[in-house]
Amino acid sequence: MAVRDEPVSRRERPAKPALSRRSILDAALTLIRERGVESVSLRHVAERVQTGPASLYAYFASRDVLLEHVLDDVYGTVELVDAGAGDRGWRDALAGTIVNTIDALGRYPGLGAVALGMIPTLPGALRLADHELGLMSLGGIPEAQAGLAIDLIAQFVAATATERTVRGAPLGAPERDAIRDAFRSADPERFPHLVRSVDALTRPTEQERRDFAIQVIIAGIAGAGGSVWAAGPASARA
Amino acid sequence: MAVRDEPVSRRERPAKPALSRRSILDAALTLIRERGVESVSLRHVAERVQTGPASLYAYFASRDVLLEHVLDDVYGTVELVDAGAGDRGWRDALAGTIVNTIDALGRYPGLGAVALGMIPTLPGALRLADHELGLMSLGGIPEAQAGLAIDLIAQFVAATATERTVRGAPLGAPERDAIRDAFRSADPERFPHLVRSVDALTRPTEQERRDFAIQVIIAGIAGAGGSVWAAGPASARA
DNA sequence: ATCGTTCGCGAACATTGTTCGTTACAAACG
DNA sequence: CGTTTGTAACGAACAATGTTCGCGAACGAT
Repeated sequence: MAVRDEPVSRRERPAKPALSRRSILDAALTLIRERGVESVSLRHVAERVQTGPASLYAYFASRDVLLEHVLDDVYGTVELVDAGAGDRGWRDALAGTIVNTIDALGRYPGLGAVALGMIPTLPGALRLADHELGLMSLGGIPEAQAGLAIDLIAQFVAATATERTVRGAPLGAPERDAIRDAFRSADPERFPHLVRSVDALTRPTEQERRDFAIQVIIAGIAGAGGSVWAAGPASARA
Repeated sequence: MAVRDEPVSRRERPAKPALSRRSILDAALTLIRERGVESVSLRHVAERVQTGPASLYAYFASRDVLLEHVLDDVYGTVELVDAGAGDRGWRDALAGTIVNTIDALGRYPGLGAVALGMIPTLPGALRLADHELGLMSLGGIPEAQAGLAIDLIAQFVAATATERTVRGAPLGAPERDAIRDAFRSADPERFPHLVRSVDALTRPTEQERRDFAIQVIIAGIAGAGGSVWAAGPASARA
């Protein structure tokens, strides 16, 4: 049941390269890059490292644990953007780091979904959080606020990466037209604002949406100060 | 291959109540409420409506399609909050609507994940979007900005609901302590800011995080005007 | 009463994650 | 050098999944 950290084979020169956490991670990574997370079955991974599915359990306790480590590996490769000079330096650096994280996840279709279902405690995620905390500290964001912002940013990144890669391609023109038609043909009596705003809803590109969201989040963090509601928002339900 | 909209049974009075989209949806809904989306297999749903898995394909083309309709059904039950009087009325109404949506999804563990992998075109989602557009119009938000905001809000809601319900319970005290320990025991050389902010990162409750995020988003939408970046954010990678 | 249509579904298929018990090998020991 | 021992590796099996196929049976029309 114990999971090992180092090469396991006791042969000094096994016929094939010895199994290792690293080689399994690499196999999973290329598999995801080629065919997405959904196709990462233990059998496929095992095949790539020339063994059977049962052998993987010596290195990762389950498929989920394997995916967690794959994700953290990707987090670890994200290029951190440092703050330049000037007053707004930290903002651009934060935005750049966020974009880089989204891009990194985007190269591994479906990994974003893994991130959403996981509490980040592995080094790659810590590295990202630490960098972002440093940038916000530079910008004079109060510590309590920065702590909350970290969560929001991580959630946004994971959600964006997930949305973007639900199904391989980044949403082609035909689908976009189909959606536009669905909106346009909606009942104008029931959904007046929506029908009126069909263009505003369907024209923006993926990038525009992303940049708008990043701008909103950073502006919200920097701007509105620590004034969290005294009472929670109006909620009709118990 | 055609999927029907109305009851399919040709008997006028079949021995059991006739299969229908509605009854299948209800079965799936209670199943999700009790045991989460992951346990919604076609076999379990079929069992609840006293039939076999193959029969469901007459009403929904696949499991994913079924889940899409289940999700939209839940969207349709969300209590919309109208804007009260005053200048900030629309903000509170928008916040309240968002909270209600999160709560509604929260009652169906795992449904948020479905929302993230889907482009909303069914009536329940349209109803929500239309209401939110109306509120923002009331607040004088430019149409283009409101269109982008709709996306961000939908994404945030789905991601929050997903995070909150990865694993049944809403994150108990022992897990929280484990996370705090993981942060505290991180290398202070590599992650100085993180170690310093351990409290800010681990103390806030789920509700505080949610309210902070909503405040940031609404403030960002209302505040920063239409000044989207001229050029995209600094990105180091191609 | 018979026919043809088609709804409903039992059975099967290919995959999945995971577990169990055996095999085979390298080091430790006599 | 022969025996023992711990354990990495793995083949086989299990239960569960989404989906498809094709048959039987019940219906409306004739």
